[in-house]
Amino acid sequence: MTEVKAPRRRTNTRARLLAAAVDVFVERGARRVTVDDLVSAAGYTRGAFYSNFNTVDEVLLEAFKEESERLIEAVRTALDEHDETDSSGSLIKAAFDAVGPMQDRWYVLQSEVVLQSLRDPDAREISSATFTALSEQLVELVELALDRLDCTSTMPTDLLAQTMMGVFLHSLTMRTIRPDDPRADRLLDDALPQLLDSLSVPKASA
Amino acid sequence: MTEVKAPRRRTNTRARLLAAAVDVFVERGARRVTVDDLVSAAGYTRGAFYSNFNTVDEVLLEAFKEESERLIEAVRTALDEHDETDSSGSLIKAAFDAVGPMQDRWYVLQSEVVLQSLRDPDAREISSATFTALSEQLVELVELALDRLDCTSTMPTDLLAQTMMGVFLHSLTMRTIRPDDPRADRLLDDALPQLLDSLSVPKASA
DNA sequence: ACAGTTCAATACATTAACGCATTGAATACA
DNA sequence: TGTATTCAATGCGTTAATGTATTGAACTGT
Repeated sequence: MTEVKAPRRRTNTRARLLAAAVDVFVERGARRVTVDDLVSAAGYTRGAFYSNFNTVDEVLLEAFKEESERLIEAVRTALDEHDETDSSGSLIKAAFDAVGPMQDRWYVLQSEVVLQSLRDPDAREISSATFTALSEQLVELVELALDRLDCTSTMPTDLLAQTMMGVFLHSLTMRTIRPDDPRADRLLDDALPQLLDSLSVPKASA
Repeated sequence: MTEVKAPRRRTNTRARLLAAAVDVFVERGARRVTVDDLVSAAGYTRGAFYSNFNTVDEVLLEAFKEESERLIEAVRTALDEHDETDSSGSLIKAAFDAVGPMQDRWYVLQSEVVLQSLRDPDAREISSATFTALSEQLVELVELALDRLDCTSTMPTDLLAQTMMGVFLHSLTMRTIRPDDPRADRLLDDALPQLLDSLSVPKASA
């Protein structure tokens, strides 16, 4: 059987198309992205596209999924490599710094996908899964920080994670519409750690 | 001078077009909304559109602006008519209930406009102004609630308002991608009031 | 080397959406 | 009532984007 070993050129093409797609979606805003935009950004022609994908939306979802996995992985790595001497505040800061420049790109894709989720069940599933995974990371982050403070949360941790997620996302929103407003950063640097402190109480150990 | 008195049919047409536009944008997702979609939803033809607007984006911005004003006005009204006997928690709940069914429609438009803000300065200005206005309402809401609890915030109130805004928006996001997940509501009903309580301390009155 | 297969390039037909230029009806004003 | 004006309806040409069918080149295994 001349068979499913490994597609020879397809893999690279898909990857290159997807990599370029992220940039295109971010730059042009997923609205108004055409097949031509995608392939010419990646150095291909329309043929390459249609032998790898069916629709532009499909590419958006795939690109977002991969970008999300990268993001989640980055957070996870930051968690695993955390410095024991960090305070809870700087731990959080370190986690967000690790995400660093991915934030904005991811945010744009995320926004687009959420909008698609209104009508497309596939999109809903992907965005839902991504949020779940990110929230789980946040829960770990929070629990790690609380543990270090010898505290417990006064709120179910999943709810706390969602709360922090909301603040995080809103910070990204503010950065989008007002790149110079310092409150976007203050939200991450000040509000988020304080929030964590305030929603926890000293652990009643034994 | 037969002059600029009052355009005779234009005003109504514009209004009808805008009103219908909100629905169209929400239903179809502002992506993929065409001129034909807009006019046929309002019961007009292409001609009506081009004698009132130039581009679809223009309509989106205008529609969002008006919807935002309605939303802000609703929150303001809820604040003014607050029942004195309400606790801080139910005050917040009442405020959000007043916004009620507008939430979801507004959220969709808002998301689209934020995305446009990445490239279009006009859009940025509108979304920025809307967020500012909403935050101001939130500040008032928060201060009202704190006052009633005889507390002061442990965080600058503008930052607190942004924080709550983030949680609010994230709740809407969750409702979008997971309409059945109860956490969306718990975020509003539980997390938000508790957040407010935790970020405040008894007022050291005299 | 050869035969078979995979996949991107190309060309083409089709559709969709745009925007303008013209037209005619309704309105304001005198 | 008559005249001028405003604005939506209509029709048309143009552009842009789609999706498919065909072609040819690069790779695989024997």
